[in-house]
Amino acid sequence: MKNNFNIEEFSNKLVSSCEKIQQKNFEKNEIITTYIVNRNQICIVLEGSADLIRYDFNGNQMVVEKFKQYDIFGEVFYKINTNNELFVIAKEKSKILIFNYDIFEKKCKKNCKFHEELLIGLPNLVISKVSSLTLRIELLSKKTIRDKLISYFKILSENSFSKTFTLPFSLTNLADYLGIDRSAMMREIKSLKEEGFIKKLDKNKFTLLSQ
Amino acid sequence: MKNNFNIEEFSNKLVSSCEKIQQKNFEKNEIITTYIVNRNQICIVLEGSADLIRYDFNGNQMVVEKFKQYDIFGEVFYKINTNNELFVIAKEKSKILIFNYDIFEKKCKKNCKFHEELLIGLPNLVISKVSSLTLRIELLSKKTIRDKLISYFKILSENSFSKTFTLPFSLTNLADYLGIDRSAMMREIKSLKEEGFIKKLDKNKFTLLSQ
DNA sequence: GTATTCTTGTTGCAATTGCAACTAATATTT
DNA sequence: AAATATTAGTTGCAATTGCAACAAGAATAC
Repeated sequence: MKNNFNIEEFSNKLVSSCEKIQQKNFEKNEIITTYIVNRNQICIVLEGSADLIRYDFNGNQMVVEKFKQYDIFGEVFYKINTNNELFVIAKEKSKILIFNYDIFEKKCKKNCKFHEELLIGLPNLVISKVSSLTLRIELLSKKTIRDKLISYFKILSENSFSKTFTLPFSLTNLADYLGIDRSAMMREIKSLKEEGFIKKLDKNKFTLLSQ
Repeated sequence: MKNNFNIEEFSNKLVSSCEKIQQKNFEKNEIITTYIVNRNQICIVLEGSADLIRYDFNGNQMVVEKFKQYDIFGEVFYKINTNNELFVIAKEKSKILIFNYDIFEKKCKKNCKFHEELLIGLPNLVISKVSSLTLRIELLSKKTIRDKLISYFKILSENSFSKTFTLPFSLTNLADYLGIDRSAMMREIKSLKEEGFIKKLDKNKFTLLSQ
C-alpha cells in the first residue's frame, strides 16, 4: 500500500488516549458486541480472535464470520435485514479497539495523533477485508470440494512463495471456511494424496505436487 | 448512514472537473480496466454494469464478480496472488468514474469540491460492498440449494417489506450468485412451489408463503 | 496430572447435486 | 422483420456430498 501506516506498530505504540476511541480487553467467551442495535460501531482486533455468531429463530447458533488479529468488524459492515440476533464473542483473551463511524467526520477535542493515525490506516484495513471476502467468495463458488481445496492450496502456496505451505487454521475450520462437510473434505484430501496431487507433511502442512 | 452524501445526486451533478478523477464512457464489451498491473486504481459504476472476468491457464473464462450501478471495484480490492489475467468488461453502455487510491492522501491542485465530496462518500460505498460480500458469503455457505434459496428469498422479502419481491437479476444469474447449477436450482424452485413454500408470480417475482 | 474438550481420521449410506442434452419462449441485434 | 443470443424450463443419470456415528490422538483446562 502507498501510505506507511502499520497497524502492528500502531497497536503496540500506545493505549488509546483518544476520547472517541476505546481499547477494551475481553476474556474468552465474553461478548464483545452485538449487531442488534445500530450504533455505527467499528471494531478492530488488536490481539486475540473472535466469532460473529447468529442465533436464528430456532435458537441454534452458527458462526457467520471469524475475526483474527487486525481484522475489522462491526454492525456497520453488516447492513443485512434479518431478525436474527448477532453477537461477537471472544474466542480467547482479546484486546479490541472500539470506535464509532463518526470519527470519519468529527475530530476529537484534543485533535490527537492516535485518532489521526487510525483514520489514515482504516482504508487499508477495510480494503484487506474486501480482498479476503472476495477470495472466500471465489472459493465458495467452486462447484466441487476438490476444486475448492486445490484453488485454496494454490493461493496459499503462491502467498508463501513455495510449494509447501501451512494452513492458517485447523482442518475443521478449513471445512467451515470452504463451506463443506468436514468428513467429505477429509475423504477428498485422502484422494488428492493418493492421486499424487498433494503431500501431507504434518497436521496442517502440505506440499502441492505439480501435475 | 450518518453523513448525507448521495452517490446518485453526486453522479448527476457534474462531469468530473477534478484532474485526479476521470469519468469515462464505455460501449458494451469494451474493456474498462484490468487487474494485471498494480496501479492502485479504484472505479465506480455511475451508469451501466460490468463483469470481472478471469482467464485461467486453460483459457476458459469465468465471471468472478458482477458490478452494477454504484458498485465500487478495482485491483486495490483484489490483492490475491494469482497468475490469472483479470479484466473488467462493460456489459452494456456504461459510465465509469476512475481514480487512484492516492486521492486519500493528496488533494488536487484546485482543491475542488468534486474531490472532496468523493472522499466523504467513499467510505459508505466500500461499507456497502463489504456488506453485500458478507451476505453472499452467508448464502454460499449454506449446504443445500433449498437453504440458499429460502435464505435469500427471506432477505429480499425483508428488504422490500413485503412477502412479495422481485429478484434483482435473472434466474440464470441467481444460480451463479448462489454458486449452484441452474438446472438443479430450477428443480428446487419447482419443489418449493409444489410444497407450498413459495408462489411464482412472474419470471422473477415470487411470494414467500409463511409455513 | 487427570479430565475434558477439540481435532483428526474413517466409513456406509442415502440424498442432493451437477452435468448433458434438450425444447420453448423471450430479448436483442442487425 | 429476420436472425441471433439469452433465458427459462425439464429430465435421466451418475457422481459428489452431507450426515451419522464412530475411534483415537492432541491440546487445554482445572
